[in-house]
Amino acid sequence: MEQIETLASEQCDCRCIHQDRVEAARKHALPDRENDQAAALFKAMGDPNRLRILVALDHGEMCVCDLAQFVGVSESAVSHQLRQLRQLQLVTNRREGPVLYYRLSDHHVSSLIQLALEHLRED
Amino acid sequence: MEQIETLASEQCDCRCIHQDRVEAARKHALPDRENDQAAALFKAMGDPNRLRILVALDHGEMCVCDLAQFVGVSESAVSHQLRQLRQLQLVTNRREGPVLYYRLSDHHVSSLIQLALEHLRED
DNA sequence: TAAATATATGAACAGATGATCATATATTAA
DNA sequence: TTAATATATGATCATCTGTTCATATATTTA
Repeated sequence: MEQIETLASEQCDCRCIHQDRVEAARKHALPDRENDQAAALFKAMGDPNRLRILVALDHGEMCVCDLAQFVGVSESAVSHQLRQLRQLQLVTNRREGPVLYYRLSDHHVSSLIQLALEHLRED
Repeated sequence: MEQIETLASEQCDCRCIHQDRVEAARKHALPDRENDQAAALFKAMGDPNRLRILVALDHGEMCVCDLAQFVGVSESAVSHQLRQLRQLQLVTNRREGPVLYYRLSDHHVSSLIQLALEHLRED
């Protein structure tokens, strides 16, 4: 019978103190895909200018040009950021003639921002 | 009388469509400091391995060695990450002899993770 | 004290990120 | 169709990030 070892067990050099805790953590861990998606979401909200954009959109639709002036960077920079936010489904847009109006995709973004502020204001 | 212009108005080249929306956004915007702190919080949660650490700690205390094995990186890497998380008050530790047991600082971290998952699982 | 263990820290480096500039596309108006 | 406007995209580049390796510090045990 060939011996099949998981990468995890190979990595263990037995210096670890609480093997039981490691296994418990493995049991409760998010699937890699979900973990990485969640990380990508937080990461998207983790840039000061992108967060400014999201907070602004939380109060109403704005177009690229508006956002560029508000944030204080080029329209190109805003457009690049909005693409990221679009790909992660944090914002959507609606076209009205040549203008694209952006808004938040769902209520979770506001809630995440609110929670973060509560954390900051706590202590 | 000398003319004093704010940086914001200087930046405006009057291509912007909705001056009113920009001003409304300015009115509702977070103070820079708070915005940047919130962004730093999200950013800290925005790395896959740091998020794995936080999710793991959400289920109980673990030491550096445990976390290193769980995440699959060196203990040094984990220690560097924990320092970041400590500085942002996301985790704290408790010493028991030579071992430092890390845990989440408060309930907001769990809530943030939960909300993020809801967002992902929604559509 | 000396050795062993657990963690922290600093240097170094590959890879990622966010901005700008130049350019392309899309829509409207002339 | 042409010009003007609004946005998107690609290239480029300085800066930031996350990891490892080597080393330092702290605690316990011998």
